[in-house]
Amino acid sequence: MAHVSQLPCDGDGVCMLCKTTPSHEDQLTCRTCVTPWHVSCLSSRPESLASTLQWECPDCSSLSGDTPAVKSAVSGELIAAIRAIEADAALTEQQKASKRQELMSGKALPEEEEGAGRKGVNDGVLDGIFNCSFCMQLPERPVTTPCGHNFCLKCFQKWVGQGKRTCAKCRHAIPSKMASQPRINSSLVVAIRMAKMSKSYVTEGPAKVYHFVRNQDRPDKAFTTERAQKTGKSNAASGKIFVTIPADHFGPIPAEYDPERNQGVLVGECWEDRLECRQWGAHFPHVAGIAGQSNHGAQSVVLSGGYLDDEDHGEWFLYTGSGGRDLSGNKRTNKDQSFDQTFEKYNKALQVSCLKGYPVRVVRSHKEKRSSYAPEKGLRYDGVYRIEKCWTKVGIQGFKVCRYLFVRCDNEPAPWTSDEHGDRPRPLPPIPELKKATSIIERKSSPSWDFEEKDGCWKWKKSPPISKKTVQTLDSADRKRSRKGKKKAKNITVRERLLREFSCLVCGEVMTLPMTTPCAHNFCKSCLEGAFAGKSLVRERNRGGRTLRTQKNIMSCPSCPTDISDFLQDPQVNRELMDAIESLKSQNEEEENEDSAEEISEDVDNSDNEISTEMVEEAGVNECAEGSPTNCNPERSPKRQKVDAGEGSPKTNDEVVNCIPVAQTNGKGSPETDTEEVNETPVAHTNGKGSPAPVAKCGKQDAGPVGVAANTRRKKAEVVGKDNGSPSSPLLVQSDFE
DNA sequence: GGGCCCGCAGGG
DNA sequence: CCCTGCGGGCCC
Repeated sequence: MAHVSQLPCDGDGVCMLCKTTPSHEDQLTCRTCVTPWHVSCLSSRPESLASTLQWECPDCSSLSGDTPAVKSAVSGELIAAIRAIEADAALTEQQKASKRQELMSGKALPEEEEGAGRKGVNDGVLDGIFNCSFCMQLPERPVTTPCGHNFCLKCFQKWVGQGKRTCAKCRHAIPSKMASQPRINSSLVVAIRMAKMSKSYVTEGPAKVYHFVRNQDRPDKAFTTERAQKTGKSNAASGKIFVTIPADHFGPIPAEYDPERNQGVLVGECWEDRLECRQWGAHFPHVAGIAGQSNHGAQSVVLSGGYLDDEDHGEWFLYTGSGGRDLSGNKRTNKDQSFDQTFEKYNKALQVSCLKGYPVRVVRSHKEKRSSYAPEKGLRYDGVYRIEKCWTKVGIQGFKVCRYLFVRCDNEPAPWTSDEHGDRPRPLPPIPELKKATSIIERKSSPSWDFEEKDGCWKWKKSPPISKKTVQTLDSADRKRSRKGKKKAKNITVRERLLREFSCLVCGEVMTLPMTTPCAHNFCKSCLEGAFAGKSLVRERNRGGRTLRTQKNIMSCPSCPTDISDFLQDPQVNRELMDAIESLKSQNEEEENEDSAEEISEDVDNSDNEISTEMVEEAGVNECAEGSPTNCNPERSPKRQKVDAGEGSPKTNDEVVNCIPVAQTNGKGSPETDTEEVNETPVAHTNGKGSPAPVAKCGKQDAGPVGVAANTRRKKAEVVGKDNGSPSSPLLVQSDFE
């Protein structure tokens, strides 16, 4: 869906999104299809001159598989066809809209002549061509056979449940894999939903322009450090976090936390792997399935099929806690459970979210093979769920497991439904295993995240928990690097948070005596009063010696048309908001004190481009050229059962890491400036095995001047590319034959 | 497809 | 500082 807001310029050079004609400088031409695009309307831009010349547009890059982090479920062909319509100067806007709709309904193929299928646009959505062959309705949770026929998931399951193994429509064989593990066809879901929408999706306004601020040192993509013994992403460090939420942010990630694209993380967004998923903030840990803190709550989970007891029903699922497994022997996971799980650590965190009624972000992975709702590949954000109950039971493997009932409560429709609206509160499903459950816990108080009947949407009824973390602009190694940096990051964080979340919609300042209107807009008490100063709700007039009391006009909220006259009769300060603000403010003050204390004890010499030796020694981190990523984390070797690589150079804490992304052999993705600074020969990525890359030196240092602690060894980091370490031919595409 | 094993990242 | 962890790449 990310591509919905991505359109190029038409034949006249007019941007199809913002309808302006960009200047030559503000245009980019795709190296593959040679189509011009309006740079300001792109959600993701190339970063350097070199990458500009090699730039591939969103359509082409999604087709070739070399893509930005977010992928669209909409096929490239469809987009191309829409573009062709948009570019057709012979058509009026109305005709274009009509054509787009035909296209979406599958009636007019791109190469068909104008006029084909023009009738019947409004005869019904999609005119039956996608209908389930059983119930003859638009498929509910559609699954598609290899022969191209669509069915409702339920209808399909019923059919194969009767032992049928051929397509009900054409009698072609149904592969056994599909019979046992049908997967929802998410492209079809999107197509149906878009076609059902009355408004054409192309008219959805331009993507907002974002700023070019790069507040992070990390490269855009995951990168391997020299320490990493394995190629590709298996031992990679994460690329930069694109969203500005703190790691303990609860609930959906709205546009204001997405300076990159200004759209937030949308339901249905997909990522290649856990590292990419992390970069968009949907789920931060890159191995663990649960993100959370035992005394704070859990923010997100991943369904990856790691636990046998998991049970997925789409809108609700049963999740299994973590632990109970023997991870000795340097393992990160283990399929076998060997002791009981308890409500500690992450399991406790989930319990907190259950009791508080926090929204928990849910990501599904293709690795969950037993779920029809899992994506075909990679990971997909499916929106927020609430944990309605938790308990323990004896799991399939004979040991106790913690269990959680997740029920969806998102304002956006799930990726498998063609509904145009999000969830409505639904009754809890029957859970047979509850009969044998122990330690059943359910929420007693009202949930923090709940459905507001009046507005027909889910929202925070109680203020969300206050973040205990800073925004992910700097990771732990970065913070070590510079106390100055730390100070900046913290200050920005708390103050920004205050302003972002608790500012008055009238004065724009952090609210004093916050009030929340029934339409959920927040104002200072004084601002709200000020907005209605002189307009009393009940007006008294003196006329002819008699007092006339007349009802004033509707008093609408300063931010929306909602009538808040009733609320104004007895406006109350929002206590919870006030507490939240106070708490954040005190946090802010603490930090400011801390920082000023540090400042006093610090020497004043730290200019941004000079690295004090002291700092380098203390932190054990080297800083290199400006702009180069510097936060590879040296850290210690893990104790687990480290088999050291030996050699004369044991990897120790003293080692200094210098993360320069090295250009890929395929020439994609690396900023030109970085590659230029590396004097060493680029490391071949294709030889994944055997020969470790030579220790590269910091380019700047080789060149001379920048001060770096003398006796430190350096490491290099490489941006992880797709074909890393794969000696096999890239020409084979398997999926087409499966 | 299963087993092995690594650095990274976060919790406490 | 140590422990944990529903990854990921490669070997077999």
